[in-house]
Amino acid sequence: MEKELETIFAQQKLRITRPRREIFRVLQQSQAPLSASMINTHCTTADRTSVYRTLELFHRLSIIKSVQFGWRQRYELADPFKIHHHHLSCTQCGRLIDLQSPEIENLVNVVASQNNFVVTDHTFEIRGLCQDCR
Amino acid sequence: MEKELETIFAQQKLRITRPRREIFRVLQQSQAPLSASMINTHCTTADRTSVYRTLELFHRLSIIKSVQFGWRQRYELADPFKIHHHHLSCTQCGRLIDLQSPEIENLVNVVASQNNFVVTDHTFEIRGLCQDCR
DNA sequence: CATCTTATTGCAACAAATTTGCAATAAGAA
DNA sequence: TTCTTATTGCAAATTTGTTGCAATAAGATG
Ligand SMILES: [Mn+2]
Ligand SMILES: [Mn+2]
Ligand SMILES: [Zn+2]
Ligand SMILES: [Zn+2]
Repeated sequence: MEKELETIFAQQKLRITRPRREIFRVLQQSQAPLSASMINTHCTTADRTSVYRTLELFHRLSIIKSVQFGWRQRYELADPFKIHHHHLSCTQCGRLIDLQSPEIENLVNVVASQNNFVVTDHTFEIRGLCQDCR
Repeated sequence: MEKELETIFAQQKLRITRPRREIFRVLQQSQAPLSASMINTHCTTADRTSVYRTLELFHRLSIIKSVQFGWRQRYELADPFKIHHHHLSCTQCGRLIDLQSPEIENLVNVVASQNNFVVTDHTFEIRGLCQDCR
């Protein structure tokens, strides 16, 4: 995956720097999606400003995607860097269950082509109460 | 719908006030989801603080739901006040296409029960390029 | 309609989150 | 190693969201 990063950056004038590496690693090592400030505290070298700038860059390059986490926004690695999946999220205890569903992926394509849309990304999330909290 | 609001508020000590009415109307008249600050600027009387407080209240009462819009968070009326739907959103021109899909609704229930989840809410969004921008 | 209770508001003051300008730094090409 | 310039860190400015509290006004009551 480190190699993939290089490939993406190599093409046009983008540089693989220390902050970018660190932020990527933080995201990579995390199970759950992280907020900007969580990423910031997990970074020992990268500056707060760099976190924001890097997140925006990563998002533009589709390296990460933002997911709605409760009332706020969090980030996690996107498709090429993590197996594509969606979330069931418990609004009570915060528990996150990863979900893979061919049906959804299929539906995305069907719906998109029906609307003459070129898909670059999609989100699907179920919120509710988990087994333990119901 | 104004009547529905009353019904909800009447039950327990909640009052229908000017700011609340205004914010509800702003949301109601908007095609696309709005951010807190957009709502704020659309309100002539309601104060910024009231916007936040009302948004939280409305959310607690399931009058609105928050949707992921591009990079940030926005709000729109929820099911009883607007027909349940999802979005195809063009990352180029910002165009939003409403989508209703029985398949998705069905899938939500199937997946949830498979995971012993009680669904309270769900989101589905397709991002990409619209007909005009592709 | 006048009165009374108290939920709700606006405002000012805070606190947190995000953005911006710019000189110093360091990728990475040559 | 040298050179170009993308990127960083830092400080300052904005923007966004929160909190305490006295003033206001729903709406219940008579
Ligand atoms: Mn996940
Ligand atoms: Mn819509
Ligand atoms: Zn739970
Ligand atoms: Zn478009």
